[in-house]
Amino acid sequence: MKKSEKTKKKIIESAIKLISQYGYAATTTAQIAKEAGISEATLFKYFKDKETLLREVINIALIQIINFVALSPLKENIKKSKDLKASEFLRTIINERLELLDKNFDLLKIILIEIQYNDSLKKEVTKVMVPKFCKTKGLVEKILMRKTDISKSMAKGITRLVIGTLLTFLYQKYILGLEMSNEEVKEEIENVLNVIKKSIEEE
Amino acid sequence: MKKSEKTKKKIIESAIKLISQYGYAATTTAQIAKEAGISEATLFKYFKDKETLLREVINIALIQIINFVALSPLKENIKKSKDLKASEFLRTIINERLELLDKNFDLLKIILIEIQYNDSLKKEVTKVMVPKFCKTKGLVEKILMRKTDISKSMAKGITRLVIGTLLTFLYQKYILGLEMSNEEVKEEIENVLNVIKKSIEEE
Amino acid sequence: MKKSEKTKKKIIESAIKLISQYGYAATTTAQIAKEAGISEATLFKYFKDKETLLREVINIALIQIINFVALSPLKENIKKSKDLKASEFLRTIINERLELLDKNFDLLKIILIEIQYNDSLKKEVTKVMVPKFCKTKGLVEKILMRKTDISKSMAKGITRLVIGTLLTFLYQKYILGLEMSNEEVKEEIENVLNVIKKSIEEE
Amino acid sequence: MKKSEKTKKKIIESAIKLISQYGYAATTTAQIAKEAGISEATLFKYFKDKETLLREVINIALIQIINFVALSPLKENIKKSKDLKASEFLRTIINERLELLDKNFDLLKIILIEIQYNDSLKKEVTKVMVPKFCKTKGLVEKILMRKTDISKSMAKGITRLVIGTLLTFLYQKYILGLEMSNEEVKEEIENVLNVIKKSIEEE
DNA sequence: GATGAATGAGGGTTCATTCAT
DNA sequence: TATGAATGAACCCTCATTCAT
Repeated sequence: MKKSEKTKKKIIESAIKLISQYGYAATTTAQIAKEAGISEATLFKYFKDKETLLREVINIALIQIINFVALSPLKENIKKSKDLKASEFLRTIINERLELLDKNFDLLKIILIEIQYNDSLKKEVTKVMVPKFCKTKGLVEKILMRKTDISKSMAKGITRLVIGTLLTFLYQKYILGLEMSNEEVKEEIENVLNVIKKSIEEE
Repeated sequence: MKKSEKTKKKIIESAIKLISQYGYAATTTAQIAKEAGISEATLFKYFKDKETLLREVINIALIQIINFVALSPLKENIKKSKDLKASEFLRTIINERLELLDKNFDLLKIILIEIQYNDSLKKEVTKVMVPKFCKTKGLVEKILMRKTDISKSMAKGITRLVIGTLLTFLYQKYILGLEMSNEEVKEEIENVLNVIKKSIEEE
Repeated sequence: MKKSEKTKKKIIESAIKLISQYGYAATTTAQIAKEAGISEATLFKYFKDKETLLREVINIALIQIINFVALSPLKENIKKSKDLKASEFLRTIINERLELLDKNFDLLKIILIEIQYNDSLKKEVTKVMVPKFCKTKGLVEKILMRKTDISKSMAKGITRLVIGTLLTFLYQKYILGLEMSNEEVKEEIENVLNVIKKSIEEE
Repeated sequence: MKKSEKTKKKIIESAIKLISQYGYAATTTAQIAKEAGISEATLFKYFKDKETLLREVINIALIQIINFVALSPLKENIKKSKDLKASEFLRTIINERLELLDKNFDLLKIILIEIQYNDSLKKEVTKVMVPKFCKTKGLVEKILMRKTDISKSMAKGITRLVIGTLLTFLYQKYILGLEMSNEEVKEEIENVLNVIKKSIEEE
């Protein structure tokens, strides 16, 4: 990697770290430059203003999240999951999604919070994320229907419940900061899966 | 109401409006004062600094949310719901909760975002909210078990699914800004309830 | 004393206390009002502005200092000192002056410092104090010459040395905050008086 | 000298000028910046806050005063004064000290006034100045005893009188603003020296 | 006569941004 | 290219002062 690319990467990493910690408005360009080990003047050579840096961060976040959180691994799942029961398929999805959220939470946090305060950002983000998200959602629904003989609306309901479950864990851990042991998380997931299993008469 | 009380109320209302719109760090005391129709000097007569104003807002938000969102109306529900089927009870809960979230979203948004950036605030908020929340959750579980003959862990799973569903709607509408028609919301809720109904063999 | 006079007195006392402690510029009208147990609005009913209050304080300080520090007790001394030796006369003067400085230091401090920053004040103060001071000085010189047979210029030298001695103690104690025990002070005074005694061949 | 050093020096000089003229509390950072020909923002790049700037000024003042006022030139005096009579030695000291006070009065004034209002500053200053001062005082006493055959306590008395004399001139000229002609000053010094000469039977 | 309530003007301080080197 | 140096604009906050009650 060229030196200038390295510097740019360093700036973005620093920005991600600090913005996710303090929020965009409360993070200063001085802090970011210091964290990146460069001068403020240099920072502005790479990004014409603070807003541009934010957008770059958001872009990277979007790419990261879309590629890694939403889609790619799902494809793997689908192949691997050919012989799985529906509930096992969902368990795999939930667990993997949780793991991915874990690894990318800084980025996700920045996106979710900063789009609140920046309408053009919000439009951009939703324009990109929502279709990807819906596509993934549709895929899960289709697989569910293939694995069971439930109706479309049931499949939609279950998918929504899975999303809700993921969101709930996200909130508990990252927003409220409530730590749960792996055991507890597992138990809660099983509770949820039990409900779903019952509903699809899997057992 | 005394004049000074009116002024204080006006300041707090303005703060809530602007902070929920722009975030605490990006909201200036000048903006708040202007919105409240007073001078900045007056604002600082009422609140010794910006941080104190935020805490007052958070306090009010906590009281509001705890009293109105979490508990009170639930009690009403329980009385009224004596003869309701489990699924009908859950539908009522979901709808009322959604309505309450709707009415109090500004405050909720401020709490959820600002505790990210202020540890002492986070501790304060979680110390107050989490127990109340768990209590409510436990209540719902108990009622569910009374109305059906499901196990404790099933009840827990269902309750969690309900919470997840609420969170998902919250996210879609307020965080992502995806407007849904009432029809769509109703349909989605029915999908979810159908899954749950199946799981408790209600029909 | 009428209530309004009492209030005025209370304000001035509070002002003296606070201004001598923090300086005029750093003392706020809010502090003074609080210390006096009244509202700021009331303070401005008694003194049209902060500067006016300072001038009143200075006036009072001048009167107090001139009457009590500079002249009055000196007259007592002179009567009482008819039969004292010159050195004993000087010792009495030094001791009494030190005591008076002790009791009035707050006021003196305000005068000495604040005239630095306010030319019209300085003119006023010097116009009043300097003549009084010179008169007292002349008086001491005359008495010295009466009690000994030294020349005018010697008398002037001795008086100046006495003033210098007082100033030195003033500085040590109040400006530099160096506490000395009574013993030490006495010893130092005796050292000084010994020099003077030698010079007038008193022994 | 580097540009940044120049700027820093300019700021400090401006601060000294203005603080000695108006006092610390009444001097604004805007004034200092303007006097230094820079923006306020630049001032705060060099000194993290107003208080820090004051301390730097005080530090410089302490160094200046200790090196140039208290000690260094005294050593020169001592060498040069080997063959001087005691009174001539004292005259030299007084005159040189007066000259040095003259050149450094701004700094001295700031120290003497501002330590009144800042306890930690007072401690710092007295901790540094007092020992140096006492050392110098002791030196003068020793020289006096070498040049004459007076007792220790006489030497102490004379030294104290010299200090008092300096203080008196300091007060008259700088605090009260009473200008004296060189003639008058000389005469007054001679008066004082005459008293001392008599006391040590120099003539 | 006293005060609760309000504020314009200004204070110290920080910020994103620029530019000469 | 990278940065040392600088800054206008804005921020949070305080102050002496006013005025209706």
